[in-house]
Amino acid sequence: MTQAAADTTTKSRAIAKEQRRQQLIQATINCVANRGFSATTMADITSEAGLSMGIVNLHFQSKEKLLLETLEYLAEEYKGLWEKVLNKPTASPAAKLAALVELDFSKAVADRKKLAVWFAFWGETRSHPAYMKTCAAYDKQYTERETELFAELIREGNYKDLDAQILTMTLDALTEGLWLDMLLALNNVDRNRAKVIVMAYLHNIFPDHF
Amino acid sequence: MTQAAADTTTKSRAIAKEQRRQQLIQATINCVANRGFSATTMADITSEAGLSMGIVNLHFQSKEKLLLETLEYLAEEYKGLWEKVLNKPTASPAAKLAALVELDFSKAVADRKKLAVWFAFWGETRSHPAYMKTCAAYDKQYTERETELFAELIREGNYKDLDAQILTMTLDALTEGLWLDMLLALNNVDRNRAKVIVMAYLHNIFPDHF
Amino acid sequence: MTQAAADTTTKSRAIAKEQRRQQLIQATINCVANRGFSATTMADITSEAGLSMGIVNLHFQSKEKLLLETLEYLAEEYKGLWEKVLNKPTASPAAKLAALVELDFSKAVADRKKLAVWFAFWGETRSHPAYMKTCAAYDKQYTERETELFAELIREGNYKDLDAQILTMTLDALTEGLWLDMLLALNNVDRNRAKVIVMAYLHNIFPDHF
Amino acid sequence: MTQAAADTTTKSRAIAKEQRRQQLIQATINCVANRGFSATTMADITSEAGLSMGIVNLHFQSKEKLLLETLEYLAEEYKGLWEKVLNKPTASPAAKLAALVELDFSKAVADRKKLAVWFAFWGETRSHPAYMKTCAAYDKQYTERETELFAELIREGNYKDLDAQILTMTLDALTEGLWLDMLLALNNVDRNRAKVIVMAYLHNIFPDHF
DNA sequence: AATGAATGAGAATTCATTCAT
DNA sequence: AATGAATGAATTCTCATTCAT
Repeated sequence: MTQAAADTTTKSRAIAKEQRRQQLIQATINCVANRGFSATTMADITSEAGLSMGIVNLHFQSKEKLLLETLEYLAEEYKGLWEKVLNKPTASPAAKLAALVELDFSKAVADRKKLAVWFAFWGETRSHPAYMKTCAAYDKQYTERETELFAELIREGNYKDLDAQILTMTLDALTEGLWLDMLLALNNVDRNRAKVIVMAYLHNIFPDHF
Repeated sequence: MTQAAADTTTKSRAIAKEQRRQQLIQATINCVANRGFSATTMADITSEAGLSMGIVNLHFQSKEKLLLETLEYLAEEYKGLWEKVLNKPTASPAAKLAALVELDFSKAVADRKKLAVWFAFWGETRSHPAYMKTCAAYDKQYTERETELFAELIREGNYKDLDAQILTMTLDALTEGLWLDMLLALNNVDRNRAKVIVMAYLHNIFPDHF
Repeated sequence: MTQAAADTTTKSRAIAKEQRRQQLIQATINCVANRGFSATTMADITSEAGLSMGIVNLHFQSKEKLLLETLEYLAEEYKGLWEKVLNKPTASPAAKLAALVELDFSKAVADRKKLAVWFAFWGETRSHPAYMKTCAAYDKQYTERETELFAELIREGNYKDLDAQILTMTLDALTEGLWLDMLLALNNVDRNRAKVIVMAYLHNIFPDHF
Repeated sequence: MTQAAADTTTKSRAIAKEQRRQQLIQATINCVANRGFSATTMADITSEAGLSMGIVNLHFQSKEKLLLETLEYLAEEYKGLWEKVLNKPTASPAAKLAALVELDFSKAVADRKKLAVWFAFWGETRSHPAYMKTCAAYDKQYTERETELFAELIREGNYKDLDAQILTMTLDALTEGLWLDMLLALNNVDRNRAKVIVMAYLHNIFPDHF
């Protein structure tokens, strides 16, 4: 084989490898969503992916690592989405916050399948320090940016007696709680009602901006 | 044996039986909190309870039933607590709502061990219809009473443009989201900060009452 | 159940437990002898023992521990045999040494099945520190006693230029080498020829005693 | 391409092929020595050789054949060494026997890594007839020559009551037993002490020759 | 009612071998 | 000739459940 051909092979193999990993992560998401965390077996995952049993250990070493990388994939995906929102150069802080709310209850994010997976991981977090660490790290990045937006908005609007951090915590908790209600199909919450609730909250705090 | 003695025996046996069940449920709560849902085995539970391996099938038929009864125990326990709050005859709606917030972030409820168990169940809910049903049923009872309180408060305070159902959904979501943050140790939320956040929200909506 | 009955149960259970362990160790010896170390599976062992697959992990935690305990059993068994020989109070050192040779090539010890197991372990020793340690510990006990016998014999017989330690090493090496030849069916060695060879060696060194 | 060039290519290919085989056999020896027989995988071997996973099946068809060829390589290598010793035309039988002893405890032969591999194979011999056959065949060639030497020596020295076959068996067993002790690090045997022991034995039998 | 040894189906993981490139 | 991703049977280990005591 020529060197050029070998390089091509190496490159195409690297691509194939990454595709396999993606395939397995997607299959994991589907399985955890449908069967739950504790009932998801490697056989389920590989069969969902249409691949053979041994493949997970080839690409991820162990089930535990596949699960962790799945969580990281979800976190990274979410991060990609909110970064896109925040990087809109012209948008005002209020517009960005509104767009974040829009994102949090968009089809891509507040999809019941995906929420099921998030809550599956959160439910196991207490006993899986690695999950905890990943969640905390990604959350920190998000809330820091969010807090800056609130701070800017407070400054701009000349609001008194408002604490950007408290607002961040409140908005985040509200969002997460609504996700839980959506997952549990509680209170007839759907994506639209949830959005209304959050916007109502923001309107109450910043009547001129939302 | 006299009939009376037999009755006493029967009764004490019933008590002993109930004690065993309690013992196992408590052990289940501890194990799920410490090891997580998926890593909790019957051997863990029975050893935590200081009992023999076979005992669960004697008292609960199966692991699945023990788990479900554990969820029901938690739900029932929580219900007992909020009913006690709501049954205070003299208290105003606002006082009752404040007391509910106090309860939700009290040591008894917002204890990390217990939150871990709640979220463990919630994380498995999607794939366990029985858990879902139980959660929904208990939640319905709670939110109905809560909505009544908000409705009363709105009437009393002559508030305009407020929807008791929306308020209920908001308050509940906020509470659940804060619980999640406490579980994940996010945003430095502790019981006191959480209470402050919720009370700030209520103050914003009902400035004269909170 | 009465306390006495409970005690009986406990005791009989302890006996049963020890019996099971013995049963599994014997099955392991048979399997390693017949299939070799690397081809022996847990399924082979449990089926040879006529028991279920899960039983090994119940009694030994893991395959590795079962294997180690099997080695320890063999070492302990051999120790029991040579101790019986050495504890004959009236016998002279030469008589004891002769009896040890007799033992080493008796049906009980120089049985091809057992030799196969010994060499299987010895073959894995380099990469299993635990096996090494066990072998060394048991060997040390044996050679110390053997060296004492040779020392006594040298003193008694007033032999010059003989080193008890060298003699021990020689006799042991000779014995082990003959075992290997028996295992590999080399040189037409059988138990009797082997004994003759060893006795010839001893006769050469101590012409008046063997 | 000219016929000559083609021949050269064919020849160099044959050489390359043989080199690959050697590379893999050496890697096998290293792996078996370090990890033991049962823990050595094809992946270990190919990675130790710095080659790709599929290569063994290309050159040896199967793991089993690679293992057998490794044993044959060891046996052949040893044979080459003792033949060189025996082919010294001027040496006396006693000198040749002494040289064999020297060889058996030389760095090249009594090296712990190599002993580990020999004993690994011997430990599996009982259940691998092919290993057994190979060992027996090579051993036969060796012992025949050795027996001749002893016979010559007996004749020359006019020794009475000595059996060349018995002497061969004894010397071989002694050597093998000392190898085992070296492998197991028993009795503080090292190459020099071992040599002394064997020479002492020979001196005892043939006081005028060793 | 309680025990805990035993079961065996099912889980994760390993690894020799294959085969498209 | 060489590669290494992929396979899937085989292996170890787990664990809910059973049942004799």
